[in-house]
Amino acid sequence: MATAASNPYSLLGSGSLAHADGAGMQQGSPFRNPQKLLQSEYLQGVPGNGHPLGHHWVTSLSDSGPWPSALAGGPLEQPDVKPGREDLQLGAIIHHRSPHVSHHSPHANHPSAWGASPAHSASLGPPAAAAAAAGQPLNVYSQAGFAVGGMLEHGGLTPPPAAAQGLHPGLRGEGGGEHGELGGHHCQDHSDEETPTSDELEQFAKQFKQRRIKLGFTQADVGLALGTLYGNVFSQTTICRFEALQLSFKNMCKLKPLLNKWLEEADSSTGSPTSIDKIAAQGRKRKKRTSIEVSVKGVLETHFLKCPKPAAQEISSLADSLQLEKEVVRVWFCNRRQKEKRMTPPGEQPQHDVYSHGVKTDTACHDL
DNA sequence: ATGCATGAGTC
DNA sequence: ACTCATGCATA
Repeated sequence: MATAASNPYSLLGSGSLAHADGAGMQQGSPFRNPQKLLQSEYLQGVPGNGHPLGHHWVTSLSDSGPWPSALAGGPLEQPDVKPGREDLQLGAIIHHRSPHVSHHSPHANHPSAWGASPAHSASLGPPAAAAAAAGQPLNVYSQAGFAVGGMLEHGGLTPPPAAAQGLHPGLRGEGGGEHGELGGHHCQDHSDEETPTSDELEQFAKQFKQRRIKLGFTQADVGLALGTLYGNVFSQTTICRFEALQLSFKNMCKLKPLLNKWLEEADSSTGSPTSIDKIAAQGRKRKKRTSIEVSVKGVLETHFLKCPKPAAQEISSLADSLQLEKEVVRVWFCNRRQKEKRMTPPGEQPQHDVYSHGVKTDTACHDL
């Protein structure tokens, strides 16, 4: 019990144990048997160096429209065992020699573009679920016709020895059909970075993964390639989440163009030997990942169902009773909420509607 | 593939 | 202090 609760940045931590998920939200690993984690120090090997990351492109998207709660967050099952295919994982910070960001979206950001009420999160009373739950959040029929005028002279791709040229279907976005815009926007501008429908994104993601694999690239490869190509590095995690549609709608829309370009680059450049120069400099004392025990997770989950947005004091008491840091509990709730907003893979939807309590959840729920 | 974490931007 | 985008570390 109790991981490094007292010392977040300590060099030594008590051996945590019994970490088995499956509280009702995730169980991706078939081998979720309790096994202790060794808490070794996580020195990144960086002496007196702690410069923050210097890469973060400007995100102009100010949309704040999450996915309808109706189809957000939930237990997804993927009992596949695939423990073997990850090697290049170095927290390297690449410095793109291109000081300019390749972001040129004039607008393309409209809240409630897909049939959701502008009310974001649970700040407001009327949850978006009510309106969105009606059906598919079909919106503008963006034709998603994204094509690069030309390819770059250099390819940041480094095709592994398994690169194969697969035929490209060429289809990617098909019209969503109708568009239900409640806000009365005029976002039917079909240019490059449009607001695709959820269906389009879903298909694109699927196709992307398919081709990526066919070309012999890993998710990590793509992430790095995006960095060297356009100056925006992404981790395997992000690529993975994109393919699995586990990002927010807005985020998906933002990444799609990039990945689309990469796809074209990848399959057009049969083998462009490009040097991927990147400096491996990492200096960030990241807190060791806290393993929350199943039992504790169960408690948190229960609380979450009752009150997704507990007050600070409530978090404190909860953290106290669970013998966890307040920060850990706070973060847990944040992540839990965020999970609810993700695009849930088609198939299963959670039944519990946390936002349908018909009341504001921002205020304290109750007991302390 | 996903849990816990960080940080920028907001409210 | 929350949301949101993103990723390290881990199962």
